[in-house]
Amino acid sequence: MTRPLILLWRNLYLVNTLVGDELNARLAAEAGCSLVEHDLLAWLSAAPGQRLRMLDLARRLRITPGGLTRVTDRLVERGWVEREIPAGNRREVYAILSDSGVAVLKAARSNYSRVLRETLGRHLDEQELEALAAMTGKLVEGLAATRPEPTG
Amino acid sequence: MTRPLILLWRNLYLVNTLVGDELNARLAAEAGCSLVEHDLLAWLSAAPGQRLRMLDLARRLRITPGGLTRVTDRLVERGWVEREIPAGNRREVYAILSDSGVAVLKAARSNYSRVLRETLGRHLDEQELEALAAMTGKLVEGLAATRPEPTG
DNA sequence: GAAGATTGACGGGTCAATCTTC
DNA sequence: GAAGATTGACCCGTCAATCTTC
Repeated sequence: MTRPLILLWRNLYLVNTLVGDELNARLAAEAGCSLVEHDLLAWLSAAPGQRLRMLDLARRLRITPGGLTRVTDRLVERGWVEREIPAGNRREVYAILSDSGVAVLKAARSNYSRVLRETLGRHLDEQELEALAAMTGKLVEGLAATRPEPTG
Repeated sequence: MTRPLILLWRNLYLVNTLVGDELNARLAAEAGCSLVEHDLLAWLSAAPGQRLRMLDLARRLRITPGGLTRVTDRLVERGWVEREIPAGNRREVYAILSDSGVAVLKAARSNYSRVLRETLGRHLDEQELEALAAMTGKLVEGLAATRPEPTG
């Protein structure tokens, strides 16, 4: 019987869309960016030299290279990210976090955290959160191993 | 500190996309439909008379009325769903599962269940699944209460 | 010729405006 | 005039083809 699995999947799906929608809404309203855009800035911020090669960035964001080109176009246009082609290998393109990108990320981050506290944080106690993190972590490991996707 | 919340959110997000992508891929390959399309057929199948008013269906699928019109257009074109305007109230439109829709759903369902067993089912034991379902269920309840969305 | 990024065509949805029926 | 569905304009991403550089 796969009934319990279906119910579990539905719960996971609902949590994801409810929280994701809220993140998108709050980020759009308070920081002027979408969720992927926040994630992109965050990945750059965490990377050495605040820069990442396009293909690596695409894998981290779990979108296609073509998709990343578009997202990056938007962020470049707003001045939050810059492109750079290294002299050594002119096939590659690096995305680099700009100063105003740092500022936007800072504002976005506080809203991002706040939404997580108001959603995931509000309805579960310390222990439950830990257990939930542990099990979903185990699940992610298993799934990543089965369906080998690059370093996330 | 919101660090644990961020990690939890990332896990939830990853599980959702890994499983969702797999569902979409398998359904497209084996049943010729997408995940929302499967869900639409499934909701109709579960409804009394295998029919639902457009607006109610949109809420269950968590998409906008405009979006549903498009999805429905595709399914009507394939002959899996029919539209009907009730004589009593000609403002409303009902989506109705057709015979070939039933057949497609049957094929889609087996693949759907199989993917869930191969992903969620494969990496957690009975107890873990139960605990995970319980906590995500609690979370969904809490979130639904906070952000009042219609009957799902 | 293969690696890497971008582009064009498109799929799939949102949003605001519109049309019909109550 | 409000309820309900649809349409037009558009946003965001995918996919396959293309262009450049190694």
